[in-house]
Amino acid sequence: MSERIKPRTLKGFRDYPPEKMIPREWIIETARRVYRSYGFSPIDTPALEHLEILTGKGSDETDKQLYRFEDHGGRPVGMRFDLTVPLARFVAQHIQTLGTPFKRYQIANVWRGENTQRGRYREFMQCDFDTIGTTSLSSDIEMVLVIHDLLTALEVGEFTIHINHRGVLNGLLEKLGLADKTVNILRTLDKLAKIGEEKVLRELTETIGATTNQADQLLKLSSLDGSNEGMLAEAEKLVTGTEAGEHGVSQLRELINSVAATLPSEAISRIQFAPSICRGLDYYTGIVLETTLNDLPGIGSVASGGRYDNLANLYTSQQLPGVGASLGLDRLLAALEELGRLEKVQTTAEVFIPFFDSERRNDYLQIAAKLRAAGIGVEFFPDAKKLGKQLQYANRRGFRIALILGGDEFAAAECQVKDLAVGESHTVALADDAQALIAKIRNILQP
RNA sequence: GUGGCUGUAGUUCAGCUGGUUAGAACGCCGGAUUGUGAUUCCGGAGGUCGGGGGUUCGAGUCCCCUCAGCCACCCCA
Repeated sequence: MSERIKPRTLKGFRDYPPEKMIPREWIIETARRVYRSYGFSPIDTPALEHLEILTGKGSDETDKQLYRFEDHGGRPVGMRFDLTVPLARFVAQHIQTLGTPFKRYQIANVWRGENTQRGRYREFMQCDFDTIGTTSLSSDIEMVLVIHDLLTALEVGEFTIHINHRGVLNGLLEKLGLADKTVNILRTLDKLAKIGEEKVLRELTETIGATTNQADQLLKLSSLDGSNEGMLAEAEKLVTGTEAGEHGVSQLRELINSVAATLPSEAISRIQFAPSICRGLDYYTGIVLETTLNDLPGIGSVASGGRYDNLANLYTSQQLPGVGASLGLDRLLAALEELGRLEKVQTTAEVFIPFFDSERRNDYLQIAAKLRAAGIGVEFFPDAKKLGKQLQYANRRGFRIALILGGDEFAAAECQVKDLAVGESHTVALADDAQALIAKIRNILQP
C-alpha cells in the first residue's frame, strides 16, 4: 500500500464547491450584464507578466506581496496582483488599434502573497471596469451610475456611495503648506472612522508633525456632516484660493447634480459627499469613491474606484487618463451571506426527473430533451433507485419541481408535476409536444 | 511581516489534574416502507486526535517545530 498524499489547499487559496460557486457566478454574471449595458467590452490579460511590468512602480510592499519566480526559460516573471497594472500595460501596447475612449471590463483572479485574514485571500477575483482616454466628467458620472445599477441589481439592500475628489484634500494641504506630507496625512485621515477623532488628531500632530491648527483644519474637512450642498459649501470655504481645491469642489458639485438628475429620486440619498475618503492609492488624482452597505457598514467598501490622470506613464509617453472602479466580489459575498440574502441552492436546473421505471429510460430522456428545448433546465437521475431516495436527493439540492412518471402515468398518458416547495402534485396530460407539461412547469416557476 | 487564540469522525463539539479497545449529536449509507422528499424506529460505515519530533512505563491531554484557520497590528499599488 503506497502512502497517500494528503489532500489540501495552499494557505490563502480556496476551493469553491457548488453552494459557493453558484452565488459567485450569479454576481459575476450580474456585473457582466451591467457593465455591458453601458458599453464596456470584455478583455483579458495573462496571469503572468514580465516581472519588470509589475514591479515598475517598485514600492517595498509590492515586492513583498508579489508572487514571482523564473519561468522555464529563465525569464523573471510575476503573477498579476491587480487588474490595473495589466490594463496599463495593455492599453500602452494596443491603444493605437483600440482608439479612445476605450471602455473595458475585466473579471479575473489576482494573487497577492500577503497574510490572510477573514475576507482576505491570496487568490481572489476582481471585477474592474474602466474608461480610458477621456477626462470628461461624463465618465466619472457613468462610473457612479454603473455602481448604483450593479448594487441595485444585486439586491444588497440600501447602500451608500461615498464620493470625494482628491483635489479637495490636496487643495487644503497646499493651503496649509503640508503638501510634502500628503501620503502620511491621507493614510491617517483614512483611519478616522476606525480609530476616532482624538487618535487621528494625536497622530497628525505627534507622528506627522502638523501643528494643532493644521490638524484642526484637516479634521474639520474630514468630519463635515450634513447635506451634500452644505458640506460642499463648507469644503469650498476651507480650500478657497487653491486651484486644486476649487476645481475638486466644482467637479463634485457637478457630478452629484448629474447623478441626482439621472437616478430616480429615492436613490439620491445613496450618493454622499465624503471628504474623508481618499483611497490609499497613489495614482488617483480626481474623483474617488467607496461604497458601503447600510446594513453592514463594518465590512468595508464593496465597490471602489476613482479617476487617474495618467494610467500608463511607465509604459508609454502617451498621456492616458482614465476613470474606473472595481467590485469587491469576496466582500460582497461575505456580506450577502451574513445578511442571509443568498439562497442555498445547489442545483442549476429547475426540474428533476426521477428514474422511476427502469424499462423506460428513453421516455425520460425524450421528455427531458423536450423541456430543455423549451428553455427549461432538467436533470434526469442516473439510477433507478427507490423513488423516495430520489426525491430526497432532489429536495436537498433545491430543485423546484419533480416530474413523477411511473408505469401508471405512462399508461394513462399523464404526468405528475410535483411542486417540491409546497409538496403538491398536479396531474397534466402527457402529449407528444409536451405543451401542457411545459405550461404547467412555467406556471410553477413564474407564478 | 509581528503578536495572541484555535486545530479530536463529513459538520458542530465532549474527552476531569497524562492511565486500559477515543465518545455524542447532526449528517451520510442501508433497512422497516419493490409508487412519492425536512417525521419515527432499527442497523452500518467513517477518526494514524492537523503533521513531525521530544518528555514519560504510558500522550488526544505536557514541551518544541511545522502546517492551516481565526483575531489584532502592519499593509492593501
